[in-house]
Amino acid sequence: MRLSRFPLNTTKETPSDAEVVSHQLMLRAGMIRKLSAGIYTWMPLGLRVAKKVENIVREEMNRAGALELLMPAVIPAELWQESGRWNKYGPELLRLKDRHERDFVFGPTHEEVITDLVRREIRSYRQLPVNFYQIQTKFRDERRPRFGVMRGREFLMKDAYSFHMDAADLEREYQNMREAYTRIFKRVGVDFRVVKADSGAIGGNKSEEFHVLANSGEDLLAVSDGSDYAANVEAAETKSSGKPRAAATAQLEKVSTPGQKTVEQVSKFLNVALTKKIKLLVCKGRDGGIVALALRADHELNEVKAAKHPKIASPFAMASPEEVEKAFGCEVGYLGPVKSPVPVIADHAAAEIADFVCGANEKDFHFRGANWGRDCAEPETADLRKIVEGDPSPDGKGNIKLLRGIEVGHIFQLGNVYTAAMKATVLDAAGKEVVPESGCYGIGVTRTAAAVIEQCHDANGIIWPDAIAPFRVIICPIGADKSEKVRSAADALYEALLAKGIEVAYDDRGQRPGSMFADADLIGIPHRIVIGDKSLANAQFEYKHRKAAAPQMIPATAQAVLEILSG
RNA sequence: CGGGGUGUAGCGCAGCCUGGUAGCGCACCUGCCUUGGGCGCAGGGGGUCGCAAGUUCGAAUCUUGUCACCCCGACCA
Repeated sequence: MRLSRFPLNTTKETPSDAEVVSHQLMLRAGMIRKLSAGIYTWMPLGLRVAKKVENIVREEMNRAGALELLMPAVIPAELWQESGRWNKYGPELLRLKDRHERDFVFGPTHEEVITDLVRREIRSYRQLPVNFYQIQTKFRDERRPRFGVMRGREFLMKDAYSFHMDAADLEREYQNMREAYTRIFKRVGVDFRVVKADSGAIGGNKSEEFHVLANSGEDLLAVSDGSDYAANVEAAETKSSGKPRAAATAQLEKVSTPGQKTVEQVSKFLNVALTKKIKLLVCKGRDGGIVALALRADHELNEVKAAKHPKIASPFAMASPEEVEKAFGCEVGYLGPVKSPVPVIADHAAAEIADFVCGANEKDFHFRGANWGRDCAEPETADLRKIVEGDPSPDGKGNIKLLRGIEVGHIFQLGNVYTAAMKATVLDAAGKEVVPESGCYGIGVTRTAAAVIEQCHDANGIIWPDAIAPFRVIICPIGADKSEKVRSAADALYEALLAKGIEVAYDDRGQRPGSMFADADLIGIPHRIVIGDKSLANAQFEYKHRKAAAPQMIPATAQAVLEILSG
């Protein structure tokens, strides 16, 4: 591509509304342009990258035996009403009306459509298993779109859905997809982790996420330093230590703590470590009442895990201050498990401490020396807290470290949730109707492009891995309008690389060297060939990899360039 | 959805407090010059100051409303 014919539109200045580096660099490099909140045009430069990712995904999905199809983006509401998600999905679902006032949605995901298709098309166990996928624009009306295309409302997604006669075959395909995803992200060229994920309220049984590691990631990952255990913090279990609780040594003592409401205030006021204090959080119960959750004061509640407890409302919701006052006769800040008027569920770690400090359920008073079993009932225990750095790994091997990641893929065993709800059945070998098992597998194509930038950039701009670079190599001729030698050498190299099918950018815009180099670095072309009179005099080109500190001289032949690109 | 902020040329900003000819840098166009890390000089084009109402002789500036966008939070994949 001759850059004189290609709109680069790079800028030196960073747009003021771009927060994260990938968003800033994508705007500065002219890859994307914003049309509205979370809605972007992909410029020719950016689209080349998105297409590269898309093609890697397509090749690996095909190789894994999945079949590409394309479903409608606009879906009749009836299907969503049938699955129950018309009401459940909430405002993130973009709802539309046609000219007859009929309801439609712009698909944020396609379980309904594929399940409808399968129940019409797949009649026999002989037609299973199948795995259909599509690469398509999705729309999710995020409450707060941000970070450019990393969390846009409109985005490109690969979504795949598989159907099976039994759970074992679903498990086989799930592993098949796990391997395909691993190949995909390896080929893209990023550092990533596969982590256990929350299987969510839909009731699936197994789920893992693929995360690109980056400090700007929105997700926290718990990774063991002693094994391959890795989980999204949302999903990471914590266990009881298994050791018996220390015996009570202190007497229960009510102490005045005027105005001391937060755990930090109380712990400072009474000079007691946070690890020896119990905090009580009050939330809505599944039966419509309220429930108290006891946690060690230095721990944080994991709402996702809490919502799975049979006594706790799902989705999780804190009780209102009015409900708390009514039940406890006391405001938040002085609550404790001693004489709690509502059932108490204690996190494992909270249940293991003795002689603890807690609220006295009376304004301006706390207890010292409180003990489970003596001063209050032995609580029901559960896994309620967020895992923290240094916790033992749930698999018993090593300790937990926390990393940040950007979720770019998610694989999921759905079971028969949708197939059952939408009555998709097939006949088995005995002629009996059975409900197939299904799995779904997603990759955020456009998000992946942005996530790569978060991981691969420096002060000068993007550093694309070869596999998804918009161009693999850029030719920068110096003084081409003056030197016929430079111009003809650059022309010849460009034609030679093109002939070999190399994606090459030829900077024939007549810019000064500084501008050319700055642009080449900003848009992140991995390989750069500089051609000038000085080096041509020695029959040499200058080669520099985007990551290299200094250039090197190579023979002034297309062959030499091709050797570098292949090796 | 709650809280905060910002809307002035394609981008980044000043002007607003204290009403009186709409500015700067980058980008863009023309010419000359220059050519190894975003050259220099000269000239030029481009803005109903988000929108609407109000106050005023006069509004980018003051008032009210409205819309959009951004940030923090909650929520979600």
